[in-house]
Amino acid sequence: MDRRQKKTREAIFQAFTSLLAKKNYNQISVQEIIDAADIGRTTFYAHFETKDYLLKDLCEELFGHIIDTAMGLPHGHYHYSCGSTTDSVFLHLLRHLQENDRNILELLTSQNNEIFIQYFKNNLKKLIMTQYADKGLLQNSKLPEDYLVNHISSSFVETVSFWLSQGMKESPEEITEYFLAVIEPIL
Amino acid sequence: MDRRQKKTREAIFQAFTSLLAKKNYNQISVQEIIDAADIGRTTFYAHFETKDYLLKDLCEELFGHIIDTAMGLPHGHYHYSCGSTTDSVFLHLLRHLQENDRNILELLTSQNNEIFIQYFKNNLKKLIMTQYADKGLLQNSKLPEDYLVNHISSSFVETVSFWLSQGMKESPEEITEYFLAVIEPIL
DNA sequence: TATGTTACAAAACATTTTGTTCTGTATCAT
DNA sequence: ATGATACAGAACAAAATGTTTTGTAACATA
Repeated sequence: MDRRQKKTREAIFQAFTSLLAKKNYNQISVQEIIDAADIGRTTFYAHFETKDYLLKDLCEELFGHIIDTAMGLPHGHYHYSCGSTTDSVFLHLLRHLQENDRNILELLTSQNNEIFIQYFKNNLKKLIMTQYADKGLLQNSKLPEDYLVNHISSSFVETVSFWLSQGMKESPEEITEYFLAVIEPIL
Repeated sequence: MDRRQKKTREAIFQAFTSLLAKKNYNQISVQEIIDAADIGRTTFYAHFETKDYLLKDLCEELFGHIIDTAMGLPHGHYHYSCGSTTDSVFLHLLRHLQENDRNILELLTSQNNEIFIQYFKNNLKKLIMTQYADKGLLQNSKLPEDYLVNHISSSFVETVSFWLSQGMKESPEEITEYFLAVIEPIL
């Protein structure tokens, strides 16, 4: 991609992110983003059709990246009762979040975090499907597979949300155990 | 409340609801709501400061009502393993939703349903606290109580969301069992 | 290094949206 | 019957949206 495009795209993302840390999505105007990113009006519209598409692109890049790196991991499925959570993909995700790559934490703790939570969850579903569903691990239950995939995904995202709302005082290992404690018993 | 106020408020809610069934929240302008409700511009702003407050008021009335009637119910906590789900508050909630009071289903199945899901969940937390937390039913677990309250609430709301996305082909009883199957084992 | 291409800035523009203010009228409770 | 209140309608300023045009700087490639 053209170096200039990349720079403005990044400037817009950065401006948008820092605005989102301050105020609600609906209260942010395209003009404010343009001013904060210090770009021309035409440039913004050359990159994004609307503010909604900007949000969509940002989230897909952000959560898509996190999930994709997690999918690339050598993963085994470790049972809670074994006591070993060190190799869980979920633990890896929590550690990745802790690094606050691209200020993702600012978004997930913003006033409007439901929007991002939603994107997070939808991307996570793909991961869950490769981790559980594709291996037939969800077929023992009497519950529909897509119901379980959704349940696991949303439960993890809610767990992350809980963690952040508490100021991340627990360790990733503890949080992983919280999560596995509500998921493992039903599998 | 004044009869006139009630009528316009209802007209606005109705117009807003039917618009939400057609397009995204962000793409609906106040002007469209005014036109659809067939009221004066001043009237709208006399009732609601912004579109966001309109959303907030609508949701609180809608979900607040559903939850409040459920809270007024004589409730016992029936264990899944007993096989009896007929008296569950959750079953009552599902039946209430099925009646489609005030077109709530249109909102919960709209493109933007995440917004309403969010309000639904937050109102549901109050109910969960009276159903479980206040009775000390969540203290046996090693998990924090507020973590569990959130987990149960979001799990139920996600269950409802799943139900609606599938076209509500399952019975409220079946859906209640789905839900209890993922919740009861962890209590 | 020269060249055609692409991304950008700046300004101007029409249009829409927002939120307020005013005046007059109909409806309300009493 | 009367005073209070909710409403409609119009007019308004300000801001936001989305597009068009023109000129310039950065780019990739030969």
